[in-house]
Amino acid sequence: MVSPLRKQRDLERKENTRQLLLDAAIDVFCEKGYHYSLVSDIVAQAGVGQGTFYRYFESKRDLIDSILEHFGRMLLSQFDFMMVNLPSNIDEYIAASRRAVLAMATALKENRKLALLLLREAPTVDREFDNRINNLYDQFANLAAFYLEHAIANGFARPCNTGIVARSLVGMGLYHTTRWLNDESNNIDIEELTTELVDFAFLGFGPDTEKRNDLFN
Amino acid sequence: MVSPLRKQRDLERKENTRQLLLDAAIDVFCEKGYHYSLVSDIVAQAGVGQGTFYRYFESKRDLIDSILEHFGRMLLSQFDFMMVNLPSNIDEYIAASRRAVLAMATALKENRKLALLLLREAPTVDREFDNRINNLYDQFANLAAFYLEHAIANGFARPCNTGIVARSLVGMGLYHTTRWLNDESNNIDIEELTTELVDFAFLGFGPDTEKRNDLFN
Amino acid sequence: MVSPLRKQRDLERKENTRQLLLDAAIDVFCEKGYHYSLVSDIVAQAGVGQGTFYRYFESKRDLIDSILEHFGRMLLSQFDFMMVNLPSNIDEYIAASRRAVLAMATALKENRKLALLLLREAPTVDREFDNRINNLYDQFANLAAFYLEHAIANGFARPCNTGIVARSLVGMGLYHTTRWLNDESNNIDIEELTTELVDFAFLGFGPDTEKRNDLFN
Amino acid sequence: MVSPLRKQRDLERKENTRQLLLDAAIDVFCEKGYHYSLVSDIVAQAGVGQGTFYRYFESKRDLIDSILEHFGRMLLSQFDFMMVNLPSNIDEYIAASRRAVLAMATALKENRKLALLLLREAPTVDREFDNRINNLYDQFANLAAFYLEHAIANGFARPCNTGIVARSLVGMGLYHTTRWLNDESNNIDIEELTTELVDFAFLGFGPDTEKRNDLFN
DNA sequence: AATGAATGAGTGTTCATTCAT
DNA sequence: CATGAATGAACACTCATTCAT
Repeated sequence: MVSPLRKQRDLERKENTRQLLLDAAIDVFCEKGYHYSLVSDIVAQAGVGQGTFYRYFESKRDLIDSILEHFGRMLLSQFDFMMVNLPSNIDEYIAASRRAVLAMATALKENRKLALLLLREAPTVDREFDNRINNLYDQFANLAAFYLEHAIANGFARPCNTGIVARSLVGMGLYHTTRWLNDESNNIDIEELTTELVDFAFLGFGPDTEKRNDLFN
Repeated sequence: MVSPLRKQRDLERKENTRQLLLDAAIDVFCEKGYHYSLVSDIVAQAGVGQGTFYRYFESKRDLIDSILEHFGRMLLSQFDFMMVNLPSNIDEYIAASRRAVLAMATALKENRKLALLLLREAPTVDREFDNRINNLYDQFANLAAFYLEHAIANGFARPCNTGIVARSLVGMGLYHTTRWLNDESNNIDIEELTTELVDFAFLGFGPDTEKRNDLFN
Repeated sequence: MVSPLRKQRDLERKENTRQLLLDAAIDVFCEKGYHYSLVSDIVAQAGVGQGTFYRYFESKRDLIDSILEHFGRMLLSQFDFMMVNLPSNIDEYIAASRRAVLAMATALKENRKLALLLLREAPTVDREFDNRINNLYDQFANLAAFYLEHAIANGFARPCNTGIVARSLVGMGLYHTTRWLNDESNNIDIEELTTELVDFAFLGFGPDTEKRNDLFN
Repeated sequence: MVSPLRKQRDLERKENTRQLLLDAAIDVFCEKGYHYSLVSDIVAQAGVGQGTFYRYFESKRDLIDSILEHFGRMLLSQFDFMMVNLPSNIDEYIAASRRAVLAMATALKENRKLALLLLREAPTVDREFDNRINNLYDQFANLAAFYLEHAIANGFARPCNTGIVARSLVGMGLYHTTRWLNDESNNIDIEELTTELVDFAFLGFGPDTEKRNDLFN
């Protein structure tokens, strides 16, 4: 008979080794790229035996699957708060947008390697994986579109094709994220970036209101 | 020693074989992804022997290099016209923007597989390659930023951090391009997409002028 | 983590596999020649998988390196005894010479394939390898030269260019060794060969003492 | 109809191209070793097309065959003179020996690359080739043995196993030749070497006559 | 006769995965 | 449960040889 205490210990150790492998994999994948990373690299980095790997993951493919699945869910949850209280005027909308961008930025910065991995490698793992990641991006876009529709319905956003605009926001976000996370010199000021992006999203780069009035009248 | 006629024929044959391999490679890379594509797949698709491949390319890596180098230059050249006549008012600016988007769209549609290849695989080929592709995107962004600065200086664009805004445009463009080229069902109307994107870029999604006046006054 | 017993067993198994491969390689190299031997031949002969080979040796080149390095050291050690007691008269010198030749012969006969491999293939493996083998021969020559100088100094050898004479001995040795080891019919009597070689080395083939006296007086 | 003149020209050109290839092959084989030399290396060095090679030689193997066959015959002919006048006393024997060594040295120096090729690569080309080269060496040995037997019969050489002694001479010769031809710095003085070798062959390194008398009496 | 583009069988080497201990 | 030795299917790449021109 195995004591419950022993069982508990085993479970903890097991979970620990699994986490060891996950962390090692993220490091290695990010360093060398998914396709160039060897299982032997990962187990070496984790400090476990080669065979151990296969006690926790079915294959290399299964591993990156686990990694990204979990990460995707975490990222999406960053936006949960946005669904609780919808903004009732443009100022609240702007504030919520800023908050969303900064929350996302924080979550990404804390998982820099993981995020870069997702951004870079996801489309090349395989077709199914590419679909999954695109679904994730679509969920972001749907969230943005929903928000935008709410704003339009309440008169504090311009009527527009919300699907296209929402996906534009996703595209902007993805590209800036990639640049920001890749920026080793830490030259990019996230506050300034956020302000500029929100301004751009709300105002475009066309002439400002006064000028616009002049131009359009 | 050898007749000029023979030389000429050989040269033509060689160019032909090379093109055969390039076309085959684009097909195969796009179909299976760079990392899963075998040299044997490519030569089978091209209908030439395995050894022939190595008469034209040093390695698989050298091949994708040749492909993307050439394609990148071609894409960039789509914007050449924009530097000839800078717009002198906002309407010309909008027209030039539309024209640029549509020109790019045409070039991309004609090279759909190639473009998808670039978008998807470039960051995972290797570090150097990733840098090269980012340089290409930077050139696009620089072009957009230059245009934007010109517009601001002439009063038909809002003063803003042109670097950030230009990169936002690149991000939007990349993401929509990816979606559009991946869209097998041809549901996406490029005219409508262009209109919406240009509108969004110039106006943002904030309330339109009239509303804005109401809101801000 | 792992029991010392397991470690011990693994180590033994590893050493065993390595030896399996070394023996197989010597057989195959000697049979087909280094350049015509395939790694697949070697692993087939050893009865292990193709991949196993590369757990023990970096490449075919690395393998022959290991083989010859080890063998060269062993051969050289056959002469260790000669440095312990230098001969104090010509009879001791002759006796030591005989003993050296016979010791070498025994060592070579026991490693017949290995020796043939070394003699035949060493110069064609590559430049570096050729140098290494020549160094080995030089060490033999140096040993002989040292011995000869000792004998000259003590008056029981004729003053001569010891370098040249020593290298002559090496050349004789190499050639007779090659012939002897290649001689499948076992026609060569090593005792007789030794006697003749030692006689020749000490006396040359010129007329014997009596005759010589007649001739020279 | 083809004019005789044209025929003559073609023949000359053909012979010329063949020689071009032979010279190129010797260079390349000597530089890189037979097994590492590519047909493409040889034709590049010869300045002819890849296909041309196969108009003159059946294969790479056939080429080295042609090269060494011809060279072996040439070398052997260096000793023709020795069979014309057999020496009638020891001085003539010594003189003939010196002359033979120097004649051989000259022939070898003039064909340095070829000789090194033969010495190094011959045993590894294939079994048949190894036999051929050993036959050549045997012919040298037979010549020496014949000479030696003549000398013994006439009392100006010590009775001995002429086969073994003759092969010793061959071994000495091969080894010194290899060293001498490999010696890039030209440090080896062929005159001195010859003198020492002949002395050693006739006298051995044992104590000289006077000493020997003392020792043996 | 000369060429060099084309070939594909053949080789060394890799690495995800298995399994005996 | 943990290990790491063993595996062999796969793959990139080579190069002697062929053959259409």
